[in-house]
Amino acid sequence: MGTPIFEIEHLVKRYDIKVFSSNFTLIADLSLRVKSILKRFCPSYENYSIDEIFMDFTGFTTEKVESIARDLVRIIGVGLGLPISIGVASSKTLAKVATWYAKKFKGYKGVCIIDTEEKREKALKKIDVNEVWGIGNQYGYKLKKNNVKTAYDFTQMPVKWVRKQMTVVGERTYRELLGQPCFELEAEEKPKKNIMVSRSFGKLIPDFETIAEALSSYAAMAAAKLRKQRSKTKKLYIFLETSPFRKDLDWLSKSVEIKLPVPTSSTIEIIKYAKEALRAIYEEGYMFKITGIMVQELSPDTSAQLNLYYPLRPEKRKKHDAIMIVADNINTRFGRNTLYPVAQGDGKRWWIKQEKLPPYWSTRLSDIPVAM
DNA sequence: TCTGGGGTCCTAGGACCC
DNA sequence: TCTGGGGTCCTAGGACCC
Repeated sequence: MGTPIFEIEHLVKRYDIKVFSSNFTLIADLSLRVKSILKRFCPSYENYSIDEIFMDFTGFTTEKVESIARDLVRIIGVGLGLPISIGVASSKTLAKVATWYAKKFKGYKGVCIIDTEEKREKALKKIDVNEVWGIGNQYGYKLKKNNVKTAYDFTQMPVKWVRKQMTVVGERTYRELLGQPCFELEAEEKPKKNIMVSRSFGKLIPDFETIAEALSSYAAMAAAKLRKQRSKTKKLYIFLETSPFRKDLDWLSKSVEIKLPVPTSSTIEIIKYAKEALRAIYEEGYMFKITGIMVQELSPDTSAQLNLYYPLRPEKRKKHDAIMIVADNINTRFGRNTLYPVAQGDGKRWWIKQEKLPPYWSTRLSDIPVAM
């Protein structure tokens, strides 16, 4: 996991491993299909990530939940050809532990249920504390140093110690493992607080113009995402970096934030400011690897704020909004980038390499499903 | 040669106010 | 010599997740 392919070329050859570039359109579409089935079986759920969902079965008997879980594994397996794992427990963190067992050991046949104290303790004793949801590298290392090896060891530490070393976040994880739910099911889809678009270039790029094309394209994507969730942005964060791996080249990492005079979701406007920001941080003489934009301080796009000193008059602002609606409609109907700003160019000089892109088997070419 | 692209939450400390 | 106390807001940095 996370290993660049060129480092394991020998293994790929030896075992005839199939290699694919990532195709998020394909993954997102399959995710939608799986979840559209799962959702029908429980009253309430939380879309947690592209390949995970929390389902609430409060009020169901264990027998009933188990029977549903086994049905789901079969239905998704036969219907979509995808293996899924289901963990059942009284807290999210314990459910994730159960899922780990369901996935790891064939004997469970995709379903693991922690419904007694005995099973809880047994499960926690045989899982490395690093596998626990909420324990990452840093805490994992700290815990190991204190002789905490398993999830069970962790639950035997004094709560005060946990609070001091791992803040309230770690304490919640601790309590969840003890069977006290601290994380609620978040059924409501909340609008994002930040939206980021960035990509590494297909090759290193020295010149401003090409980088500006790439950044313009990411800015356009960010603006489109912004409009999709019906938000406007008040602050942009732009960054530009060389490759941290190329020790033979000069390294540079720069970023800048710009406050906007008035919240906007206009592609045209966001590109304009992004390019100004890029101009401010760009330096000649470096080989750059990645650039990106994050739109911050989002607000609902209903609030029409005015700024007397802002150069863009309200009439012009309305015109922008109208253009964006038309552009979004065209791109939704005919595929991404049917209509795009000239500023982003054709991408030939900077777009990521995707030599082994699997076909868009389940969608029309480049359609973007509404997912995640 | 080649090294992912997104997000969230919490805390500490400083600025500033009364 | 003594050097308030409490509140809010902001930012940077650190931790985590997929």
